[in-house]
Amino acid sequence: MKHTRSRATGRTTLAQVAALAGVSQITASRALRSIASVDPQLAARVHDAAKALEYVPNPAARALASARSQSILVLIPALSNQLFIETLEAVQGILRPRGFEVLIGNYHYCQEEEEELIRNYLSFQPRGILLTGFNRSEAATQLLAKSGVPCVYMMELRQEHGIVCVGFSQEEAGAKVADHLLSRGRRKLAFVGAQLDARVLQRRDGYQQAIATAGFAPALEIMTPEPSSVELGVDLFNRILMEHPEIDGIFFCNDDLAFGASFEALRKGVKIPAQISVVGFNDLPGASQMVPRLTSVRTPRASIGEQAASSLLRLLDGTGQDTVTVDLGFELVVRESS
Amino acid sequence: MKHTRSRATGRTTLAQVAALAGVSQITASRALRSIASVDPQLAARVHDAAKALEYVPNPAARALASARSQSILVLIPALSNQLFIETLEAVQGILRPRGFEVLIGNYHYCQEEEEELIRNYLSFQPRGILLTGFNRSEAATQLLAKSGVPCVYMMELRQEHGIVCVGFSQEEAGAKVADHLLSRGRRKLAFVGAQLDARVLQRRDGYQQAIATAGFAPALEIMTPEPSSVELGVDLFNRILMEHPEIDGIFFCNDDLAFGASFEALRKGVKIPAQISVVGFNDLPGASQMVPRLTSVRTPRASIGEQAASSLLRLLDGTGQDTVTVDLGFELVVRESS
DNA sequence: CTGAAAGCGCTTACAG
DNA sequence: CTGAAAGCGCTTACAG
Repeated sequence: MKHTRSRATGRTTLAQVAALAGVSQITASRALRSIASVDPQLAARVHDAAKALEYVPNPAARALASARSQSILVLIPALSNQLFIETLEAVQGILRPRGFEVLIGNYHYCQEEEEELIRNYLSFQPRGILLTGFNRSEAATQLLAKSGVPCVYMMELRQEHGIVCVGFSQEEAGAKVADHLLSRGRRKLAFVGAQLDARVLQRRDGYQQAIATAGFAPALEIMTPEPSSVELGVDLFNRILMEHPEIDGIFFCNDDLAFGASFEALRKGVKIPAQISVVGFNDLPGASQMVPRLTSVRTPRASIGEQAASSLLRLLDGTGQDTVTVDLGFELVVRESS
Repeated sequence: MKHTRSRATGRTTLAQVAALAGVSQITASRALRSIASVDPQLAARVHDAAKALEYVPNPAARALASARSQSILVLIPALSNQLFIETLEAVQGILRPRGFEVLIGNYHYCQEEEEELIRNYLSFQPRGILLTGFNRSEAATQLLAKSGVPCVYMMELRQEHGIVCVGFSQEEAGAKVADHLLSRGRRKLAFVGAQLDARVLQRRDGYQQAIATAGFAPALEIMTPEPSSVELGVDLFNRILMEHPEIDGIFFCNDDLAFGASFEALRKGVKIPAQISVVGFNDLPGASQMVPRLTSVRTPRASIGEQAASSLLRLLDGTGQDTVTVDLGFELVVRESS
């Protein structure tokens, strides 16, 4: 074998497929991308050849030549919250069958990390980006805008020109919980917020406003930047019992906190809801089996993922509007704990 | 401006960086990749130029030219189990700082899907692959072997030439649980397995063997391919109460099943551990707060992710051995439920 | 509808 | 240690 400067990888290339099909490389390219202008007979020959040679396109070459990839970036604040896993799964369920590669960027509720991820992944020339909420660094926002990559925002709603978002009103959800607790005759209400991301604050705002509208005042607010967890719920519940024994209703910003409170209540002999009503948020797996069964707000995270992905797809193929607000609502699921 | 056939993207390119630094493109390339052969002075000029121009390398061009990417694929069976999330986070914690892009492939405990993911992602020419366990389709195994991409296996152990794996002995863990239940005087033992992936079966085998070795026999085995969940735990626990009231100890293959059992026991007034001992597996978040606090096996999933990623890195830079078995062990955490 | 040529932005393989 | 040339495997931009 003659020594050459060849750097070929050994993989079948488009050129080989074209040769076997007896067409030019560019016709093979068009046929495989299902571009209409190719004669059906030729296209069929190309497809046969590709199959016979087990041809797999080289995404790097494709990306380099076309200056666009087949990947879509999804930016989520955490993987540790089941909530976002379900959103992610729904997103992948829509995008993968359509041939897109889903890149997952978990920024651990950290703006700097989100910015870094955006900077990094933008170099991959993603076709689109799915983002969580609107709260990010100025630099990140600029990067996104400058890139021109289509974006869809998940979880929160914002009616603004050029914004496509899919979610529900976190404020209304918070208000609904407040109204529910008040309707149960609870008047000494506590709000317990952890992580303190934008959505928790929005829920808190809606909750506070509803209490005010009803002519009452919140009794207690515990806000901690620590991540939400069962353990934290135990601690904060104990703190309330010790320091604020008058509290008769608690709205936990996430179910896992409420789970911890429920466990501790069982241990301490505190009766839920007789003594204290407890409401969680997100209706995570297990909430309905808790003792007592937990009242919570069921959030449409899977639908949000689906619809956000679909909206992005429409943006990409030009059939979508560039300003859309999809409100998927939420549902207060009243169980035994309130 | 003269009309050209230019297809440039507008991004700064290596050529521009090289021009500004006053060196050739290839020298700029070497400098940025920290290849030693470049004169430190020139290298510094290149880095300055890159910074000044905000140069970001084009991964597609790089991948095309070098026939290798900077991405590493991680294949996990589920995202819905907190276990794998922690492994994933640990993997990313090692690989991202080293400049690798982590591609996540979730195959939903489905061999066909895993095979499809491997086929797809192989076209991206990943530098390495992190896999979960050894149980996969023949075609998937072939694809991996043919590709020549370095692989590291997580979770299970197998001493075999050419295999690098990081995990713990699932059999030993199962045996440990059996011995523990027996040491508590339990003689009517039930094993409850869900999902029925390879690791669950290995735990079951170890557990059965330990019981036999101790001179006893298992009383009941419930095996269901359904995914593990709190709800399923409730149902299966009820089934045991109804159909096998003699059972005095249960080993649930995953904590969430044990969570469900604990809730149902509280509801039914079944005393754990007085009437039935309950042991879970994985020591998931919340296990220590359960009522009663759940005895479980703490698995080193984060360390597994870390060490697997590090082993892969060593394989890539040539400093690793191609046959390694890293046993990270496990810990039986005895709490109130047994 | 089809194709020859050029080009995407890098790195490899040589040569000096 | 440095560089000119070629090439990676595709798609774009033209032209017919």
